[in-house]
Amino acid sequence: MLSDVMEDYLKAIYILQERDGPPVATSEIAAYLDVTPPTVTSMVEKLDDRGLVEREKYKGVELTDEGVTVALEVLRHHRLLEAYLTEHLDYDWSEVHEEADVLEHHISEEFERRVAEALDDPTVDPHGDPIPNADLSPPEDAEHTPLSEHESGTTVEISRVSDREEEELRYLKDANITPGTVVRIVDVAPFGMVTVAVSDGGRQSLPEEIADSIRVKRVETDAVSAEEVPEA
Amino acid sequence: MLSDVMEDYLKAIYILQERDGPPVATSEIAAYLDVTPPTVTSMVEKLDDRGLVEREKYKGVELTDEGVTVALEVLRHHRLLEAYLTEHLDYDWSEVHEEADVLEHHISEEFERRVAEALDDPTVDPHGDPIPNADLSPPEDAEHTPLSEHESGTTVEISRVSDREEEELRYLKDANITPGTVVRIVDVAPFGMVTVAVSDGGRQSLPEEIADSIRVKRVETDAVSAEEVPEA
DNA sequence: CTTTTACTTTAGAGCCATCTAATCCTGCAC
DNA sequence: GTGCAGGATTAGATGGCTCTAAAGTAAAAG
Repeated sequence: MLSDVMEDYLKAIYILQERDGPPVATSEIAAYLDVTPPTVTSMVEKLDDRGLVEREKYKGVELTDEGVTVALEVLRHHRLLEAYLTEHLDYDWSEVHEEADVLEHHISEEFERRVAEALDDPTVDPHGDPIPNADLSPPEDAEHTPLSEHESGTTVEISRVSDREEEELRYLKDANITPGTVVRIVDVAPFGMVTVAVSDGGRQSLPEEIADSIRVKRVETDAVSAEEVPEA
Repeated sequence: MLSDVMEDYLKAIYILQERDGPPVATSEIAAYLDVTPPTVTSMVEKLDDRGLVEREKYKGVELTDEGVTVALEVLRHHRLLEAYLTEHLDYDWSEVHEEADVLEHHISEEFERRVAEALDDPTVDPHGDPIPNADLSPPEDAEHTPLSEHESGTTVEISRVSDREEEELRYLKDANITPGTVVRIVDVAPFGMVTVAVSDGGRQSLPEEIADSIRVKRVETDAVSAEEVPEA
């Protein structure tokens, strides 16, 4: 009943409203989906008519419960696919996003079920993003905070790395910045750039936009991590 | 570049032209794809403009080499998917068609490659249909002839069972009429209905349309098959 | 050879998602 | 409180795929 495109809008609005809170502005959606603002206006009108978003003219939109449900369904498809491609078809972490972005709209419920079964009902995808469960109740995001919000000297474990740009992901993977890795924040520059020391001794500087999209969990500094993450 | 819909037309034309030979009539395509004839006319005009079919007004169309290549690509996707779903995701023979019909348009070349690898480059799908190989050279169809063209008394092995209707396939599967099964033709009615005896002793009557879509290979009648396929 | 019938095509319209250009809010700066 | 800049919306057009209704063609039947 809903077109692929509508599903894309709902997913985008969900992600944006999770990141910055509602209401989500027309221009934000336009930038995220790479379309022009008038296109977004006419689309959100339609979504409003269908009861999937609550729209206030000139202000922005917010998903209704029904809209959230659709977004979570799409997100579940997306993240299950990413996990499946990685685990069973030998895809790399950094390659799965585009494939999943297309397929998420075209798999049946049956397919979803069987993929989830083959993976033994996973709870996170390869980027560390939580997979909504089958009943589509909103997942809570635990204590994962953006890397950019932490101070110099803190030791953190990477929990999620946003999955939008294949190039970026490949770079991060080479730098060993992947979910599960423990890093120490060496420096936070005035313009937001974060420099971290990885356990293999390497250092990486990440511009603010990237550091913003990496979510981490603070780690108690103890002997082990102190050894794993040397000062130099 | 080509839309899903165009791919569907090319696939349909390929299948129809393989079955009945070119040229393929507007109305045949319309029936196969369940659209109206005027829709087909405007679509084949477009395909002609793009050099994918050769069209003669009021006569019908025939695929160009380029059109054949596209059709084979889609068919390869379709049949690889059917095989993969059956082998790795525990789908049943009769369920895979619809899923593959959608996904065939949305998988990347990378995905195709990895699926083929996971299956160890199969040559036939679960219905017995040949899978075009990666270089998209036209597959030759061997000596498989429609069940409906054989005479009463002949013993044949089922090689291909067309995969269009899930209902029908489930029925045939229950009757044990699947690729690889050996059956004896007991009777051919004047209106084309074929009755066969299956190795488990059961009999099945199949209307002409169905018998037409089942391809078989003649089997030399020897002691073993005579025992497997009793007269009664 | 003409008529009829079956099929094909043309004509015209609608819906979807998108665009550009033009107009219209809203809220901050003064 | 007024003006202005940035952002949002309206207006109008396009290309893709589909439909119904009407007109045209070809080939079989007489």
